Amino acid sequence: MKTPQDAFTTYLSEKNLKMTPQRRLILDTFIDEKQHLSPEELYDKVKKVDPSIGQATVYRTLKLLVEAGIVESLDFADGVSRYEVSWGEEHHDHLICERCGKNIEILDDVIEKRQEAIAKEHGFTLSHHKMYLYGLCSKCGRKRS
Amino acid sequence: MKTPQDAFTTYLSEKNLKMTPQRRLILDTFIDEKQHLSPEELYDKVKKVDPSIGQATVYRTLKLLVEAGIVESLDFADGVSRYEVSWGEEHHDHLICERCGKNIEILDDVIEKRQEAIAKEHGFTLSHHKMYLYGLCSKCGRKRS
DNA sequence: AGGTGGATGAATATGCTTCTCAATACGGGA
DNA sequence: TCCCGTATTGAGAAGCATATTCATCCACCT
Repeated sequence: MKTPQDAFTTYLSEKNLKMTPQRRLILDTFIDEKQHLSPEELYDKVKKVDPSIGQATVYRTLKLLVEAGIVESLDFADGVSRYEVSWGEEHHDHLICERCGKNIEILDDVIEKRQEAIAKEHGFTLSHHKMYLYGLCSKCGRKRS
Repeated sequence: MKTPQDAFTTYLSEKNLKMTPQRRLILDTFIDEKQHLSPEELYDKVKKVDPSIGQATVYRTLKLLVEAGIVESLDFADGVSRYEVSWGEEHHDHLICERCGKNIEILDDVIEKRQEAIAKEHGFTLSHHKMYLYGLCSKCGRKRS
């Protein structure tokens, strides 16, 4: 399996774009974090290594990483945009606590298969999907609202 | 079944808020459209009836309608925020063509049941969920990219 | 090594959404 | 029905995240 870094380099050269120290640093930093990061969080971490880097470069690189299929954007419905490294990771969806923000990654074969079947019924070729389950976790559920 | 308008009035009075001509007009306009609307589209339509209405009022009312459970926000991943009237409507998810924007409403019992089961396994009480399937519709799939 | 088109950082712009504030109007109570 | 307190409104300004501009820089092919 190609590493995300290799995949990114390949993607860039296919598009006649260039691998640069900044792009490399941004991807490496993201991978090290293994977390859901907002563009600003990522920018902060990257800046600790190379303070000269610009916000714009982080946004531009994030966009490229999404296009390259290495990173994907998330929507936790809390108004903050987030990304996670998806390359080489098994696909998963999210179960989110609306009170405390707790976030559980889930994967369910039954659902995945039904999604494919539904798409097929409508003549669609599925490229990806997003599923978010929102509710209260056991701890928060116990407390009164 | 209460109409959305009644439900809104009830919600407002519970919260010690007031029903106003603007709020009524915004909701009525939204219901007439029976479509996925962005705040701006809704604003444009409302303005045709009452040109004196302000954008802020549309945003404020939309927020109230979501809180009241009459309208829900959608995320078609195209950078535009949209809403749809959900009161009195059966819940559904969306199958979206990434090329032409075609949007099919879907509903699948198998998936809905699995979602509940998964939440339960993790001790969660589900309040709602979002599921979006992205891909190419039959027409767009035939054409080359 | 040299040339060229892409990449960068800083500042600025953009676009959507929210806030501020003074003026207005709803709606419960007399 | 009129009053009054409080929520609401419209307009403009502010915020915030993201995108763009532009002059300079540099990665990569030959």
